Amino acid sequence: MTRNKVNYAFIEDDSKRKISYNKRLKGLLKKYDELKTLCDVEVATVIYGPYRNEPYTFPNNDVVRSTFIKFKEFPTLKRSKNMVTREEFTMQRIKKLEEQLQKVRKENRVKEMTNEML
Amino acid sequence: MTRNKVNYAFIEDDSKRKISYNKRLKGLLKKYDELKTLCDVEVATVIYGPYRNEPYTFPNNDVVRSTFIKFKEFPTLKRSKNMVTREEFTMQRIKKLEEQLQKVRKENRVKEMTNEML
DNA sequence: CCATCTATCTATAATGA
DNA sequence: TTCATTATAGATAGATG
Repeated sequence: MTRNKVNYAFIEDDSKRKISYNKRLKGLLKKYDELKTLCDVEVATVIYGPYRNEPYTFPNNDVVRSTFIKFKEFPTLKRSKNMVTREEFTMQRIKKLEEQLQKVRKENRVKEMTNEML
Repeated sequence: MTRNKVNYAFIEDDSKRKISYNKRLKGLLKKYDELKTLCDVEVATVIYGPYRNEPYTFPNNDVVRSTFIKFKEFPTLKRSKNMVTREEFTMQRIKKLEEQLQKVRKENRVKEMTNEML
């Protein structure tokens, strides 16, 4: 997301992808830490990256384990459906926003080109 | 992180905290989706926020469940220690960087004030 | 409350060492 | 390859509707 616009697709180039992965993982962990600090939420994350067999955990293994045990012990099913729905809703919203953004950008590019031609 | 500098401490004001939480949660999910798309990593997250009893899951309940089963089935212990260490290392690094940044900013402020006085 | 805007801060792709 | 720098895209606090 900088210098050049990011094309949101799999990064084919191995070294570029690895660099991006490491930077973004760091960024993600920072965001997590911020959310935890600012809003006092409990978070557990497991990331299976392409460069190690072991997953990467946040904030650490023990919290992940206990959080997951807690997660598992919930009654489930109806709640489960709600969560998936909410997640899908959010992702759809994000996707829609990105599409709108790209559209606006494209329009602006066309405008600029047209102006240059006049 | 904008308009005003963010003080990285618990946000006391309830409504501000809630607004911030919602915005940042959305941002975090977007970052996840990007990482998944750009680098093809498997991610599972559970967030216990302050506004619902049920945890918020990403990308969805089923993936979280299966990821955690996979996570649990690992041999553990020695690997566990490494992960915590790596996580702590990363967070320390981030903290150090933030401190450096704040220091530089403070220095700049002092410089500006001194210049104004001359 | 929720959506939109925008000024500003932050994250990060590309580059250089 | 990893570390630091820099220029730009992206995220977001506060304001407004």
